[in-house]
Amino acid sequence: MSGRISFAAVYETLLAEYGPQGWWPADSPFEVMVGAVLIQRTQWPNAARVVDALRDVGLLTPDALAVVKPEALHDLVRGAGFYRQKSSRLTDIAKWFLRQGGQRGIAWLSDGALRDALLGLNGIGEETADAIMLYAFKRPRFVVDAYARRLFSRLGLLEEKMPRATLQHTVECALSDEVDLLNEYHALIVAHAKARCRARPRCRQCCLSQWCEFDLDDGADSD
DNA sequence: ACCCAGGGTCATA
DNA sequence: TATGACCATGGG
Repeated sequence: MSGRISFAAVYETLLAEYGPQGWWPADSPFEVMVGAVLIQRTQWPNAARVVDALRDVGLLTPDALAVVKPEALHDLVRGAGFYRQKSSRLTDIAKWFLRQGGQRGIAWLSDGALRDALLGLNGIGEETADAIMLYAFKRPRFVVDAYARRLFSRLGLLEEKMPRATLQHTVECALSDEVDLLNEYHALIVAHAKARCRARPRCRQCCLSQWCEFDLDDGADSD
């Protein structure tokens, strides 16, 4: 892959380098929501262990989670950090899920209505809301996280601290509204960030080095 | 011992 | 609007 840089070209390059990521690893939309809250400010293996623990005790369904007290989840959630906040966030989400009439009820909501509803929940900000929209409910959203912001700014595609809505709009307009593409794009950006500093610590070995604006000899990280 | 991780909320200016 | 403090555990 080579040629002029674009959001699509970066996507194709990452896909060629890392392959399809197949996100989100979950068996149901509700499980995606649980994982999306648990992953906040931690790493996936930690969140995944908690998800497994919840499943083991039968608490990975909205019906079960909605009727337990947050305090009853503390020991189970501890491994994902911020366990007091996350425990109550999980029970809040379960109650909301049931109130909406479950997966089938939520499917009737427009993209805008769903996003507003998610943002109204405690513990769900813009990034988590978009991740849930995309990975749980298959709505076309480009998920803006710190990795995407850093990557695109280092490639000279965007300003460093552009407002997230502007960044999101720019990327979405440059691509298409295909859910599968947006799904892979966010996952690939995360995969690229994770691979950095281990296998490819320097720009000259990075799959995107042809577009990197950084001086290849100054010790900067890849991207 | 130190730093970061697939954030969000709240208080303050 | 925009910072800063705070939340907390696990792994490098």
